Amino acid sequence: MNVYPDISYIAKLIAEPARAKILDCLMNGQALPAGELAYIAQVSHPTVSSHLAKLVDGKLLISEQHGRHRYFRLASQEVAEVLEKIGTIAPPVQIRSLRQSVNSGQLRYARTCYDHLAGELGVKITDALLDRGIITLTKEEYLVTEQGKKWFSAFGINLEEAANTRRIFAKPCLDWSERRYHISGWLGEAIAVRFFEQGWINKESNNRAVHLTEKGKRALRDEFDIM
Amino acid sequence: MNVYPDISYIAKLIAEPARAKILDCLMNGQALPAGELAYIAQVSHPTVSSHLAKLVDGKLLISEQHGRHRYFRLASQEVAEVLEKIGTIAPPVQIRSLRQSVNSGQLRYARTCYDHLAGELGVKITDALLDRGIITLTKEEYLVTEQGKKWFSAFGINLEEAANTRRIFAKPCLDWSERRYHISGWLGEAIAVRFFEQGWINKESNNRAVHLTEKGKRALRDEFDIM
DNA sequence: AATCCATTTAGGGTATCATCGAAATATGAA
DNA sequence: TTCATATTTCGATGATACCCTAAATGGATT
Repeated sequence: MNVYPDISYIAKLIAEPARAKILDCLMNGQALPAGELAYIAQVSHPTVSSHLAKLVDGKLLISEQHGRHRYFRLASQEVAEVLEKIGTIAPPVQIRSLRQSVNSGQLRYARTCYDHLAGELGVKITDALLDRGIITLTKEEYLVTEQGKKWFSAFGINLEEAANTRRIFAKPCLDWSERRYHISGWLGEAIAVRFFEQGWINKESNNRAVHLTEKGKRALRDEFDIM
Repeated sequence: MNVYPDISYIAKLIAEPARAKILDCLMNGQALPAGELAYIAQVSHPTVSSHLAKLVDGKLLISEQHGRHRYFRLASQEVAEVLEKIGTIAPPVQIRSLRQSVNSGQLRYARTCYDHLAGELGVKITDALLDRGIITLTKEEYLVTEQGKKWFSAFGINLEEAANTRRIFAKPCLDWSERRYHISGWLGEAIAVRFFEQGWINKESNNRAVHLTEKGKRALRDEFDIM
């Protein structure tokens, strides 16, 4: 493995606006068929097909055939992290409509990053868990404390299931809007799933924004002291 | 600030091979004049001038006029971090010569990332400092322990000078080869400077590789238990 | 003022690649 | 088998932007 990485190859894949739109809308970890991605990226089917082939070839996306549909998703959490990281130095995109402006505010407050929560909400939850000694940060990973194990059990997350996956348990992930770390990995996903299950948050399709429900607001205040 | 980042704009700047070469050779934090960058990127002066203008416009580089020379450097540590992060998912570049292969091995072992040490050496130093309780990792930053203050003083780093800068003290930075965190920020730079001063490491120009000297090998073994 | 050197501007050639319509393939449904 | 739907391949077109040479600018030196 005595080689160094070809950064411009990856950058070129992300540089094309239609491909960037595709990657962006898959950042929440969902899988979408080619036709839908063509609609989202505002290009024809042949064009999107060519873009998707390049993204798969470059290992940014993976695809699954389901019947006559072919579903595309991000190849890994790492890809999502790279896109978020580039966002930390990217200039703001031109805002053309009120809808875009509202959406951007929502994105900053809460969004999915691959399969876990990012934005202000993601960071606040992470901080709350750290402050209460439920998790701690070591070299590369968040660990659950003894006290934390009880807490997660009460919260409805069975930590033993993590052993059945090869996935990283819980590591810090940086996002562009807060420039702070939040929990990703198996635990990050488990927390997000639990939030959805309890009806504290819900999400729109074709959009990374996550909405906090009234029930969610109360729960955050009562259980996490997050206002 | 209700806006989201235009990722493809930044990606496009990095995507062009000549620009990628320019960015890469400035990753060690040095400033180089346009003429030298033209030579490194293997393009004519007018071409490099156009590339540099785009990079400055996109806030990836900043320039300083010195006489009739104009020196270019990375705009910030954050830019270097983004480039490193992209490297974590980029495919290996085609290796054409033995020299490239040797260089790539050296890069993996030790290199500068903006102004601090990265690669295996950077990670090992960070691990050693953590293991000995000289530093600890909190939410977003490394902190020096009480015991650590004495250690750094003996090592020749005056931590009080950090207060005079607006720079972040010490935060984790990820590199592509190890996929592990190492120390960046003010402390990361101070450590690297001290290593150079003591003749433990030295560097080549036009290249991010850092060489460990015989003296350095001994020092690492004796002072850090790093073999 | 005259000259030298580093860099930038101007202009034109060229290659790459995103784009789309039309046709082909592939899968599922009737 | 036939039809409908999803996606890809093919071929042609056009725009973008990278590249260079030649000329211009601007600072330093004599």
